[in-house]
This record gives sequence, structure tokens and C-alpha cells, in this order.
Amino acid sequence: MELRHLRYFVAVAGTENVSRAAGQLHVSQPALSRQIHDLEDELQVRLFERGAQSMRLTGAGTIFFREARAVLERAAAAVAAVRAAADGGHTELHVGYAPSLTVQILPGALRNFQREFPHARVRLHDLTTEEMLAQLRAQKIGLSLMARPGLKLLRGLRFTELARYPMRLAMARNHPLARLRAITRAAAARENFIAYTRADYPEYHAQLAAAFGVKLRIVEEHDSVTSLIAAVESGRGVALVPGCLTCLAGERLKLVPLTPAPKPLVVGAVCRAATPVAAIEKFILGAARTA
Amino acid sequence: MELRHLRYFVAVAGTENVSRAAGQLHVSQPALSRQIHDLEDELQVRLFERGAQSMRLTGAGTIFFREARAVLERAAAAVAAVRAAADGGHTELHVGYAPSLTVQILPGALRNFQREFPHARVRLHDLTTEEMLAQLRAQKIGLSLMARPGLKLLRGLRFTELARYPMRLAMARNHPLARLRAITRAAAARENFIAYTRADYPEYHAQLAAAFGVKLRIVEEHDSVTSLIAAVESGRGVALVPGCLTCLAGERLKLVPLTPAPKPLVVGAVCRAATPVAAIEKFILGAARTA
DNA sequence: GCCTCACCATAACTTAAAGGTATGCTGCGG
DNA sequence: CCGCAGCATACCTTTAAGTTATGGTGAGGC
Repeated sequence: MELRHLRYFVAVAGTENVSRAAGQLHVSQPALSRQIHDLEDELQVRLFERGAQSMRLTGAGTIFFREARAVLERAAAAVAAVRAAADGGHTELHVGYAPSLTVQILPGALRNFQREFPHARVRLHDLTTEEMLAQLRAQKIGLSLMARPGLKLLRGLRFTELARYPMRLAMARNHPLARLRAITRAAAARENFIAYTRADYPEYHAQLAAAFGVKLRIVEEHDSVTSLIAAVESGRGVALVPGCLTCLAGERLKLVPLTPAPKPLVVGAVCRAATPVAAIEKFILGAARTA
Repeated sequence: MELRHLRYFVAVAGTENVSRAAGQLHVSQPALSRQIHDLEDELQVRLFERGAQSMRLTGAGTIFFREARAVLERAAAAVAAVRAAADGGHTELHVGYAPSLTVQILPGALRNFQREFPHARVRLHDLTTEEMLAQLRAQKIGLSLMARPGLKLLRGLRFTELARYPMRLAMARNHPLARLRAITRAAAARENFIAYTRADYPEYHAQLAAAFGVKLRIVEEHDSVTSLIAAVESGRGVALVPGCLTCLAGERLKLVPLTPAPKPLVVGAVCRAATPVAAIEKFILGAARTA
């Protein structure tokens, strides 16, 4: 029996669903299925009731669920203790991030990371895409959380996908289109658009072009997500935004799906390609676990 | 990090010696060495001070030693708990054994086994070699601890070596040869011999013949180790016995090495070749850990 | 009642990692 | 100064975890 078996078991027991758990763990469903069977074989105990539709814990499984979590917790504590003892923790990790895109990822990632490196210090830097890439190369920051940059911008860097969000059309709640379940690209393209500043976010404009194909009427440009939200809320226009903005502006704006759906926005972590630094790897892994 | 890393680390930390620990764990020294390095890499903490001659724990290593043992203990408890919950423990395991050969193995093996299968019931059966093999085939017993039988006797069975003992010449403490550091085979062959009964222990007689090559003067035969010890102690003759008898009769007899040394006695576990029963596998593994 | 969808299991194959053998390096004791 | 003890390194083998493809089964919709 290895810790892997416990991690896998806890994930399956938690979701009561092998496929979903496999997704969370970033392994394939059959691989996970087999590990669970291996565990049951080794313990000689059936841990799950299998309906074709559901996995429910047996009595013994419920016991083992509690026990397994305790073991994993103890193991995490062991790692934390030895790290604390070893270096007092003068590791300092600089992380660049795009606030609006990482609201759903960052909190969990930080929590996971601090549990493993309790004495490490994480410094967050709110930067534009361009700044992040430059500072990564200059070793000013260790990694950054951002939308996936173009391939040529990634030379010597490495991108790890953490989440993808469908693109939505944001508008004031009293906007005429706000009552629709979906909006065609053509209809959307006739609206007044509010965008990010072209100088700071050239990639955003590329995405706008890709989504609509035609020349849009861009009536305003802003350099921060808060200004953009405020502008849209005031009714001066609509904006193309990723779905993850819901939890940031869901109260103030209406986010409507487009049809046909444009390419989703891929958000992830970027670090130098040759990165043997365990702290950075762990941060990314921890982030992946929350996503 | 996996439980394997912790098990390996605990073994090395306990012995402060990679080679010795490797022996205990039944893996090769380089394999173990590498796993320890992997663990240090992953933790990003040096756990050992390496002298070319010694491995001593660092401060952090000492902490982790305590922590790692706690994790392993917690994991064992988890397994024990789920087993107890699952089956109430109507597993009953019948074990044949040769008492004199297994004194050093059996207690630890039983302890290890009961920790993993707290509700299992082990029934011990003191049997001759022949009886054990017969009852194994008849499924009367699940496994037996004994000297290695000849290959043809093992058809359909599987032997796992657990220990090997050098053969010694046993004699009364006041025997003329008792003051020697070693005895030549030729000198020994001139003594009066006390043996096990040929009917019950044909293998023992085969071994006597192999050790000395010549016809011996066998003055007595006994069917149990206690009678044999008593007879030798009384001074009526000498006997060829495995070194493990020291801890059984060390006070009463003198055990002297032979030169050149005969083949050592190999003691191990025998079970049916096709044995998917986890309890039996675990018993053998647990026994191997103590040997 | 049958079709489809959601989900788990099985099979066949690939790949990553643990294990083994052989050998080199280093410091200590005679 | 040589030999021994003991860890590291290099290279290869074997095990087992992982992947993709596919089959089987019960639940829910029309």
C-alpha cells in the first residue's frame, strides 16, 4: 500500500464517482479504477458498493475513508515539520498574476502551497502579460498565472494549463440583450464594445478579432478589470470576457453565452522551462489540484 | 512521496547504514541509496550527513525520523481498523512449523501478522516435514515454516527463504572437543552421534551423509529436539545441529563450528504455489521482515 | 420499450520508475 | 601503502502505473 492508493481512494470516496475523481487527480479513469481495485485486493476488503451508476462507500469503506484522510494529513504534517526544521523558510517565491483570471485558482493554490512550505513567503505581483514574460526571463519572478500566451512568446518558458473558461458577452443587467439565453456573434458584433487598452493587452485584441472576425466599434479602452466592469455596468457598451468573471462581477453585470461559442480562454502557469526548483513545481501542482 | 520512501528512510535512519538496511528490506544497496536521494530531493532537505563511512541523521533528519514513524504507524492502524471493521476476523490461518528451527523467526512473524490482521486467528501445528507437506497439499494448513525440502518434494508448492544457519557440532559442555574453536569434519566423524529418527526425518540423515561423507556411528535416535538436547547434554554423543539452536540450548550445550563448513541449513516458508490469499502472503512478508 | 447517456470494467499497449548488477570512489585501519 | 567497508554512479531489466480504445450495464427520456 502506498500513499497514492490513499490519495486516490480519498478522491473517489469524496466524489463517489471514479471519472470525476480521475479528472481531479489528472489521471485517466481506468488507471484510477485499477488502483482502487488493487487497494481493495490488498486490504481484502470491499470499500465500495458498485452500482453501474454510482460508487457508494461500504461500512468498512467509511471507516477507511476517515483513516486514510488521517494518514494523509499526518504525512503532510511530517513534510511540513521537516521543511520548517530544515530552512526556517527563507525561500521567497515571487508570483506574477492576472487578478481577474485567477480569482478561482489563486486562493486554493496559495493554501495548498503554504501547507507544504509553511515557512516560505509568497509575493504576489499584479502585472500585464508582457511584464510577466519579461520578468520571468529576468528571473525577477519564479512563475506567473495568466492566459496562455502565443507559442512564440513562450520560447524557453513552459506553460501548464490550469483551467479554461468559455468567453461570454458582458453587459449591464438592463441591457436589451440581457434577457437572451445566448447571443449570435453577428448580433453581438453590432454593439458598442468596451475593451482593454491595446497597448497593454495586445492579445486581448487578437482574441476579439478572432471571436468576431469583423471590425468592431470599440468605444472605450480601460487598463484594469475594475474600470472595465464599471464601464460596462454603466451601460456604455458590452465586453467580451471569460466566464470566470461571474464570481467577480456576477451581481453587477449579466454574462451571456455566445453562439457559436468562440474558443475558450485557457489559463495556466508559466515558468522557465528548466526549473528544478521544487517550490515552483509544487506551487503549480497545488494550483492544478484546486482547478 | 510514497510510504515506500518513509519505510526505506526509517530503515536507514535506524541502522545508520544503507547496506544493512538494504538487507533488511530485501532490496539492493544502490536501489535503496537512490530512493533516499529521491526523498531528499523531493523534500529539498538533506536528511543525512554522509561520511564515506557513515550515515548520520541531520537535525532535520531526526525530526523526520520521528514524523515518518508516526505516519507509518498511522497507516498500519488504518489498515488494522478497516480489516477489523470488515470481517470481524473469521479468517483462520493454520501454520505448520518446526519448533527448533523457527524459534528466531516465529515470534516476530506472529507479531507482524497480528498487527495487520488483528482479528485473524493463527493456529500453530508442530509437525514433521513430511506431515507438513502432506497437509499443505490437503489444504489442512495454509503455510509451514521449515527447512527447505528437496526440489521434487516441492512440486506445486513454493518455498520462500527466511533465514540460513551454519551447521554446528553440539556436545556436552565438558566434552573433550568443547574447548576447540573449530572441529574438522574428519575428527567429528569419529565421535558417537545422536540423531533424529530416520523414519520421521529422512532429510536430516541425508544432510548428515552430505556433511561427513562417511558412515557415522549413530548411537541413538530421537523424535524431538528436546530429547536430542537432553541426550547430548548427558554426554552420550554429539549431534549435527543448526546454529539457531544456540538460543534454545546455549546454556546446556556447546556448539562448535565445523571446518570446512558444511552447507548451511536454509529455513523458510512453504505454501501452495497458487496462493492468492493475502493473509498468507502477508504472513510470509512479515516473517521475512523479522529474519 | 427502446434508445441514449453516464459510468465503471476490461484489454492491449506504452511509459515511467523501481530494482538489479557491476564498478568506481573515498576514507580508515593495519 | 594496501585492503576493506561503505556509499555513489552507470547501465540495464523488470515491474507496475498510466493511456487509449472498447465493451457492458443500469437509469432516464421520449
